[in-house]
Amino acid sequence: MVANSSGAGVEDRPENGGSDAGGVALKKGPWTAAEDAILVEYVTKHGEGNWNAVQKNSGLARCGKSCRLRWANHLRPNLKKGSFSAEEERVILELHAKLGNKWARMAAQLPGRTDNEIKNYWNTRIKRRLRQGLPVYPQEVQNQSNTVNQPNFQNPPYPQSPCPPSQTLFSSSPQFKPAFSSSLSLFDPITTLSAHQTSPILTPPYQRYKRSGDTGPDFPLPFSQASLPSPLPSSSLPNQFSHISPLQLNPVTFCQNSLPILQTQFKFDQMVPPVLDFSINPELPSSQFSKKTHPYTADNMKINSSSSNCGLLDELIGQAQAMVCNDSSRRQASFGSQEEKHMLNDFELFLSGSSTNPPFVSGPQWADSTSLQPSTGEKPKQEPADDVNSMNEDLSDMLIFHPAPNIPEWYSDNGVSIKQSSSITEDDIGLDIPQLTSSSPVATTTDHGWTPGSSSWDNFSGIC
DNA sequence: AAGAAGTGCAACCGCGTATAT
DNA sequence: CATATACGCGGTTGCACTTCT
Repeated sequence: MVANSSGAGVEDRPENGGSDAGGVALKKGPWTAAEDAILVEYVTKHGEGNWNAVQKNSGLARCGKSCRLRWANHLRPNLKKGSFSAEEERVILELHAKLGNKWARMAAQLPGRTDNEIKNYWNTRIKRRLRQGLPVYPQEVQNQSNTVNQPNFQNPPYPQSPCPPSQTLFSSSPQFKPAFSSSLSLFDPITTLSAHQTSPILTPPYQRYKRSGDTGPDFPLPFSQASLPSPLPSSSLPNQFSHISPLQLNPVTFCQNSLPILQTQFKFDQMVPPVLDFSINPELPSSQFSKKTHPYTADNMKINSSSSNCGLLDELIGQAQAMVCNDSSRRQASFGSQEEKHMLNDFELFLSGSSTNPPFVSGPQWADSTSLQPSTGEKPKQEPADDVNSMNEDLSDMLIFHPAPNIPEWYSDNGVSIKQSSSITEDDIGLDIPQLTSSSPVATTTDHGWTPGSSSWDNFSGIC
């Protein structure tokens, strides 16, 4: 709250400052009004940047990082406060569908809003909607995604008669083949990758990275924390998510078990919930996986998920190992066919290190997927991601709301903000954002090989 | 009315990247 | 080229406030 800056509760608390810079104990915690005033004055005089100098020159007992954050999120002019408008929410939804958890980029499209604000918004309101069983993405976003994914959905990856849940983990049913990539494409920037390069599943987890910076989409990984089902108690989850087990982070499993989701949830009108397991990621970015325990539905195993990605990965691998090693009887029941057993064996080899090839790579199920690299799969790399990402960057730069790069739009010599054409009044929001979004008709086709997330930029006026 | 649980938000932290030295 | 520094981003945490029981 801004109450923090009111100085209401928290006065300078030396003990609250943890670090020490140059002998000066740097304060942490809520900002006081006095601190705000100092920072505002300093920035007004000296401009932004060189944040570490703030502490040195102004006597403010805050690290530069903290100063930058405070300025950007609370003190800079033209910040919009208060709840998001309906249009802003819609923009956020669209942007999130396209960008994923790229809060800064999203903020660039929402004048006066900060990445932190958007992030908090998403992590709270959207999560709440999910918990309440309310759909998240507007129909148009869904339509857009569906349309862009049409090639895959025309030939539905989701079989009319899904494989029984018992086949969850290693089914080699050819039906899942396109499902993975296409389903990913729906709402997650990972689609940008999946349509061009090796599917994440084709690369061992250790070859993937938690974060790739701006060189590529910050996509959730199949084994990453972000890809896991919501930590929310199943009782409070929408029905469509309550049954998703952590095992379903395996796309093979996921696509099969996601079938019911599709079949049932797409009946909703107006708003459409995230369709698939992987689409959960965007909805519950940071807190979609927490310290709570997630009951397995497929097995009686439980995962005490840690907050660490690595720990989670280890756990998952461990659980998988435990499962494949210790539950042969269940395996027999679950993986009845020779093909499935073969895949299971591959997976065991992979886990044991006897095989460098991750499972799921070989086999006909991937053969005709254009989204995949050859099954050698040893290319976790990001060239396509870079391409697409850079394209997004370029296009983003062309957006009408993109702030001027050199001089902060809110800053002028006298401290009075300099309004750009795009900024930033309540009225502007009511006008420009709708223009932005309403003029973004649903893309019908993409013939440039783009993936849904990236191609949808074309929908924005001012880009093309 | 009181405690518990949930929610929302500001701030912090760690990491990656860019730039300077 | 290597190292240091600054900056930016996304995830996470802490806490005040609100709602529920």
